[in-house]
Formats: sequence, C-alpha cells, structure tokens
Amino acid sequence: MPRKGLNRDIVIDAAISLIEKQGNRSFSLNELARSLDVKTTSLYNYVDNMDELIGAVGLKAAKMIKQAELDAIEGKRRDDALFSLCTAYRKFALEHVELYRVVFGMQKNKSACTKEVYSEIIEPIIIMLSDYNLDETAKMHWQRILRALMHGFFSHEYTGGFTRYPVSQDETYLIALKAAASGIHNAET
Amino acid sequence: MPRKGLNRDIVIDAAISLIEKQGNRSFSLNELARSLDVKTTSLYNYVDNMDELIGAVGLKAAKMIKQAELDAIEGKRRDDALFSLCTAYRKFALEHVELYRVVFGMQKNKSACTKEVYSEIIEPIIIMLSDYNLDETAKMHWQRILRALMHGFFSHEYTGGFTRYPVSQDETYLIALKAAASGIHNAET
DNA sequence: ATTATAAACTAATACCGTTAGTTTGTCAAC
DNA sequence: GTTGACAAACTAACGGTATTAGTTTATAAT
Repeated sequence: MPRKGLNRDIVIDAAISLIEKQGNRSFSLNELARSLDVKTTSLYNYVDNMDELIGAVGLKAAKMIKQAELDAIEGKRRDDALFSLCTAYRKFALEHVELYRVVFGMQKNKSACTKEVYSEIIEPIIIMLSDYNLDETAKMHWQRILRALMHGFFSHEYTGGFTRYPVSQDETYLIALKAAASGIHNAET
Repeated sequence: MPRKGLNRDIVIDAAISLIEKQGNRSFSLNELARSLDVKTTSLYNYVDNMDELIGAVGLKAAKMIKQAELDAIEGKRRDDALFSLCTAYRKFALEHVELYRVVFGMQKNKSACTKEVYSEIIEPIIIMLSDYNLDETAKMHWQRILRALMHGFFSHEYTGGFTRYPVSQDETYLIALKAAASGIHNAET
C-alpha cells in the first residue's frame, strides 16, 4: 500500500506524545494507529506487542529523566548538586506525569528492560554522590534512599496524598532533602 | 434464579483474594464472576463498575495497612515505635504485593476514595509522631516524608530497582530510617 | 395467595490486543 | 527495463474486556 515513512522511532515517539497528551489510561494501539493514519495491525511491523512498546516508551522516558538529572548537576558539587538533582527529578515528574508513570508502572518480569531503565536514572545520582567521601557501600545505600524518597514523594504528591493538611509540599521536600544531606554527611569518612 | 447468598462484602472479599492469588494484571470481572459461580453481569448488582470495585478493594487494603501499623506501635514509643511501624509497613507491602499495588495504583480523579485511603494510612503515623515534641507543621512534614520514604522504598524494592548492586536492602532501609529519626529529633522543640 | 422487590439471568454493544494470511509498493539484480 | 525479493500495509477473524438494557424468577411482605 502507499508507504508512509513509518519506522520504530516514529512509532515510539508517537506513543510518547499520545500518552503525554491523553494519558496512560486511555492509551491504546488503536488510538496510536489512528494518530499515525495507519491500521492497528500495521504497528506490529515495528513493535512486538503492547508490553514491548510500553517498555520502549519507558526506556526513552528514563533517558529523558537521566538527561534532566545530568543538566541539573552540571557545574555543581556536593549539596548544591544534590538539591539541584532532586529538584529537577521532581520537576520532571510533575511536568511529565503520564510519561513518568509509564516508567514506574512497568511490570516486574517484563524483559530485562527494567534493569536498563534503572541504570539510566541511577547513573547521574552516582556521579553526584561521588563528590562526597563515601565508600562504595554507603554510596549505594544513599543512591537507593534518594531514589526511594524522590519517587515516593512524587507518587504521593501526584495522587493527592499530601493535600490533607495545608502545609507546603515544597517545604516538605526541602526538609526531606536536608535530612538526607545530613545523613550523607554523617556517612562521610 | 437460585439465589446464591451474595452481597457486596462477599464480592469485594472475593476480589481481594483473587487479586492476591492471581495478580492485579489478570484480574477481571469475568474471573471474579467465575470464582463466585455467577454470571459477570450479576456483579453489577453489588458494584457500580470496575473502578468503583477497585476503589472498594483499595480502601479495604488501606484498612489492613492501618491495622498493621497500629499493631506495630502498640506499647512502643518514639524511635521504637517509628522503626517498628516502618518495618511493619514494608513487611505488609512485601507480603501483599498485589493488594498494595491496588492501593497506590488507583487513579487520581476517581471518587473521593483516595482521600479516605490516605486517611487510614496516615492516622497511625500521626499517633506515633505525637510522642515527639513536634509542632503541628513539623508533624505534617515528617508524616509525609515517612510515607514517601516507605512507599518509594517498597516500589523500587519490589520492581527490582535495588538489585543492581549486592548491598543489603534491609541495611539501606535501616539507614534511611535512622536518618529520618535524626531529622525528627532535630525538629523537636 | 398475591404482589413487589431485587437477584440473577440472556442478549447485545463497542472496545481491546493479537494472529494469520493477503495485497502491493519499492528497491536491487539482472 | 523487467523481474523478483522483501517488507510495508492491508483485511479478516478470534477471544477477551467492561458495560447497558431488558427479562426471568426466587424470595419476603402483605
């Protein structure tokens, strides 16, 4: 048939923009196909199935998160870099809610893809933590703690879990980061 | 027809045990109906629709979490209670993975149900924090931080986000809790 | 015994992801 | 320039999903 200039990247990018625009929930291969002016089954030329597509979207999203983190720490060191990275992470999540949820909504088993996703997100954090005098083990602990904190904070913030009391969420985040920084300082050799 | 003794509670409980047994992903009204030996459409006598059912399941799960938290802090005070509650929370999540994910997988908008869910989970944390000399605002901040930490930690732990390096996850959790406790001490008046 | 209510049903709709098999455009080799 | 291979896009179909509308029928109250 009249060849449209479709390829895997275009399909995945279209999926991303559709998810960002209309949300995770209502995303479907049918809608994706329509947005590309193609029949649904044609998508299977570029994608194994729904799960694999979501995996690819998630990976691309993870790379965006990584870049945001890298940008945030550029030229900064220690606590400066720490606060900047964590702020950028939260900002990205809030500005790309639907996409962010794809990254962390991916199922356990699915491919080795999750590993790759986490690698992307972790790397800048490791770089940032390398400015502290931490042994390898401590670095791993704190990289985990920061990720847990950032993700957990956003999850609650997004779903309205922090709206029960009229207290600034920015302030809460700041206090959490200060406590983390303090913990990291104590762990320094 | 031959009346089975069905009612809303039975339906919701059946949904819970089906979700716990077979997982979130494959849960469907068809399977639920089959497990109750009833046609799918009969379920609509007890439940508005899928979302509302999931909401009810999530609320019940939240109450289970609350109870686990309450049990954990019984007879304990301050740091003892803090560590115990956080440990129990994590334990519950790990032992009821699929159910836990229902609670935090619920969508934003849906009913006022999310509010109620969070209320359940928060209450024991507030009780626990009341043993510290914190003003109301600080209490709210730290209640949020603890929730963020616990949820974020479990999320990563469950999806394998902490398996990249061979460092004890229990140890990481402990370090995080110590940092939180330290932060709380500093906030005391 | 009659009647109202609600529990369970049948039938149907509009989606969804996915597989199999078919047409057809494009590009390379001859 | 024609031929042939390849892959892009298609059509058709299947089994699954949630959901609505309308129907039977068992039970409880009168």
